[in-house]
Amino acid sequence: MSKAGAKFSEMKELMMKDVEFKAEYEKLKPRYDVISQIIEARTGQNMTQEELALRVGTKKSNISRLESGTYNPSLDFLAKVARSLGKEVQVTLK
Amino acid sequence: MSKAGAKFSEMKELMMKDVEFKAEYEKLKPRYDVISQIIEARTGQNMTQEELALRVGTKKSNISRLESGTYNPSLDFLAKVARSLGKEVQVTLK
DNA sequence: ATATATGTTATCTTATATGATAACATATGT
DNA sequence: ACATATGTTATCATATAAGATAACATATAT
Repeated sequence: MSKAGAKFSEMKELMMKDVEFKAEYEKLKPRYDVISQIIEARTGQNMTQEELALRVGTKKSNISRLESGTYNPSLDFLAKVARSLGKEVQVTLK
Repeated sequence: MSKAGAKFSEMKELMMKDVEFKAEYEKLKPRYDVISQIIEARTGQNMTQEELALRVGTKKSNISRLESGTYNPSLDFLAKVARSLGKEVQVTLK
């Protein structure tokens, strides 16, 4: 295989990885989107994770876990958190 | 207790139930909202539950269960279903 | 230096979401 | 009457969300 070929296949590999990355990003986008809104709403109200946890009826560690984006939250949980922030979740298919 | 009093307490009980009902409805509203959008999108494309299940990578019974509103779906699952319908989920706190 | 407030991370437990299969109901067409 | 397509429901197994507790990091204040 020529160097150019090698470079190309390497490039393709990188591109493939990029495609995978994009696909992964697209998959996680709704999660990150809602989480940033939650963090923004909470900090914008000068509310601590502990206070939010209290309102939601859970513990601050669980709010931290939610905000860290390390897992896949349920709709009910998102709705509870939103309401505890004085907001409503609105899910739209577009 | 007078009949009027009885009626009132009955009424209050009904009202309380109504309040509970409203609270329950508010809690479930995001779920029902997204489910109706899913059903609308699917039927609007003349797609069967089985075809949607195939695209999502699951079974028709699971799509039926989702559309029945009997459980609390995860954000990832909603996102997968939306994408299989050619849409994106958009979650907004408002 | 100590205490307090805030957030993070790890771990355990319990409840439940999700996948799969099968049986069933119902309608429609042959 | 039988077959096929579509959706529903029950049930089981497995993965994981979500609750709780504790230990830790970091900053800030006393």
